[in-house]
Amino acid sequence: MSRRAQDGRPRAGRSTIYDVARVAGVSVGTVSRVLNGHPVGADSRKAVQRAMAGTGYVPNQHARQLAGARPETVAFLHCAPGDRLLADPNINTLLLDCLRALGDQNIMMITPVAGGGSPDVVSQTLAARLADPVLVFTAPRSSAAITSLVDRDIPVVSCGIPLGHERHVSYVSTDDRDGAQQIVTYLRSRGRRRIATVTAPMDLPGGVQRLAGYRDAVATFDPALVAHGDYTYAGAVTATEQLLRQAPDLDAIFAASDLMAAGVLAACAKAGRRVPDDIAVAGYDDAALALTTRPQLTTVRIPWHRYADQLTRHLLRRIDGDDPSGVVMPVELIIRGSA
Amino acid sequence: MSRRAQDGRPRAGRSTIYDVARVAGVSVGTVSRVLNGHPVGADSRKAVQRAMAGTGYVPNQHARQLAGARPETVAFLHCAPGDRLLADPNINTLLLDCLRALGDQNIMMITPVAGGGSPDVVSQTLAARLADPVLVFTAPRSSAAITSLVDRDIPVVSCGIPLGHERHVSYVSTDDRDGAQQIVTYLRSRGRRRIATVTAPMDLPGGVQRLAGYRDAVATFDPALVAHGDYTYAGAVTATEQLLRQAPDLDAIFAASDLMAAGVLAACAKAGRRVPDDIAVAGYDDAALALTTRPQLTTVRIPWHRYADQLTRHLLRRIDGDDPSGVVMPVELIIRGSA
DNA sequence: TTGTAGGCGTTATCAC
DNA sequence: GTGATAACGCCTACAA
Repeated sequence: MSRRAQDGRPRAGRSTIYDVARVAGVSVGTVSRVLNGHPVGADSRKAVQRAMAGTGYVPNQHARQLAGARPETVAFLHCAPGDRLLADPNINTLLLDCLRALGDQNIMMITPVAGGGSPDVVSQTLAARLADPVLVFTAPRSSAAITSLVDRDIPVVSCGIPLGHERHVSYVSTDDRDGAQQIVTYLRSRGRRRIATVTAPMDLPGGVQRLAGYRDAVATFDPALVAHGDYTYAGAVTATEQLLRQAPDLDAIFAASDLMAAGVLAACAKAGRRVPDDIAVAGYDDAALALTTRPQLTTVRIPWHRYADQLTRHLLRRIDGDDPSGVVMPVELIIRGSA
Repeated sequence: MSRRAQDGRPRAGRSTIYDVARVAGVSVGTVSRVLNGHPVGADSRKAVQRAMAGTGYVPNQHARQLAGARPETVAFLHCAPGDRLLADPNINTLLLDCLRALGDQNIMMITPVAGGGSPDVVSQTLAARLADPVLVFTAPRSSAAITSLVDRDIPVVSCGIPLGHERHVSYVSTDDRDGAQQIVTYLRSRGRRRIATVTAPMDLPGGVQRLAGYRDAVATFDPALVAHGDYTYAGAVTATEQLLRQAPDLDAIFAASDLMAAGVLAACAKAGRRVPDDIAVAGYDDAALALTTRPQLTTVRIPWHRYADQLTRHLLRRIDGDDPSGVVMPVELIIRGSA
């Protein structure tokens, strides 16, 4: 009932492959072939193309998908509350790179527009509707969202290691542990002895792994030198104040992100500590703002372009039915003025 | 080829309605009925539900859609560059209201994630993939995006009158012309005689209609009293400066949006003109910031909740195959300190 | 190279 | 109420 017949006048659109075949004087098979770039006689091809233009033919995606065609859309799921992450120019670059690469394959990206519901609700809904692969950002440990996708056999590719789902979802990541270790080791090589850290949220991979690298590198682990951040500037300020209170003698702070490092810088300034003289400060990501702080941030560079490349590669693989796989890329120490 | 068979172990998911029917010991018809809430015997229903849970059945959207089921997703297309609009709390409310209402109907909203491509490219792509209705925001005059959707027989519902497409797309709007007329008439009633205006972009409905209302209400039309804004704060500041230069004797400024009115306020302050004593200032929208400016803005209130209600109503109608239709809602003058 | 026919997973229309 | 069975629009062997 829901599809009301159109009144009299001949409407455009809504023509099928059969219509095209008829006006082109060929079989549907041939039409399908030109549609998919399969070998077809030059004349038939031209006839079909003319017919398609004439009838205003637009392929029905649902039918294609049903018939087993390659998915043409990947869903993007951003688990972080708000769109904090998307404000980061680096992540933006990452996303744009992916978009471009996928576009070349004629694949588009969509995202659920989140309403009042929790991200999990959204993803459940998502899972129920699209059988396409899902690209996930900022997936927290054992995310219910991912579980529901995996349970439904929907291929998931995660940006960063999906804690608790390593076996079932593809991922591309960087060697956070090594990066943190490198930077803390560097701080030690510069004579710093009381090195503190402002962590990322501990339910995110950046939280656990960068802290692990920190522990690897420090001589002895002092809980008073650890404060938990939440990837925000304000959170880092608070964390730093706490650190300064707990361990007034600290001589270095490693923040698990550049944005947080900026917060650390601000807090140090407010506390009257000079950077890097009194306190060395290091960040992570080599985000754009690493260059705009005073002093500029010593940090760990993530290879964003390669990252995007790997992401699309994995996405495409999952589309082609491959099993989940992960890759961890090496990372590079960038030394600037802050440490 | 693209669907590689899964290895040995029994996988969950991907079970069909046939599987469910088999384990439930009923026909697919019955399964479909419980799926869609059609009348079914209590015992069969229970058996089916048990079977669905057991097999981890998830309906295939593509198949449903192909078979003519009601679409379960509407696409959201925001034509404005950047996400300027979404920063507006009112618009956000609008969107959330829609989301909630659609959610009640079990309909989700998705949006293409825009890459480097122009909005038109995005919408073309969109048009080629989804046959679902599209909700459009900020559609400029004769938008190519809308044309391509309409040409493909994809139902479009516009937020605001879609200039150049009035006959082919549904829309809900408010009586901008009347609102502008009301507010300018009010300004005149307060003794203002040289009333200027900062318009919205002239390719958007708010641009042409609010200016039309202004012209309706002023005694004589003086081009020197008109400056074009672009819905931004900064643009309004510039426009106001221009106005002040062109017509130093003006005694009132009607801005086509509250955000722009805030810019007008700032420019007036900078120019040393007192509001409302020297210059009366009026806005439009009754946005949240209308209450935070000094003085608070006299403005035109748009009934956001009713707006959202109408929007979903029209969306639902189009889903049910109804022809395009539009509605224009009345608007209310809100008098505060600025004029 | 091209046509034919079967199948993809649901919904809806029939009879029963 | 329930079970067959045609669509729905496309893809892809298979045959010619």
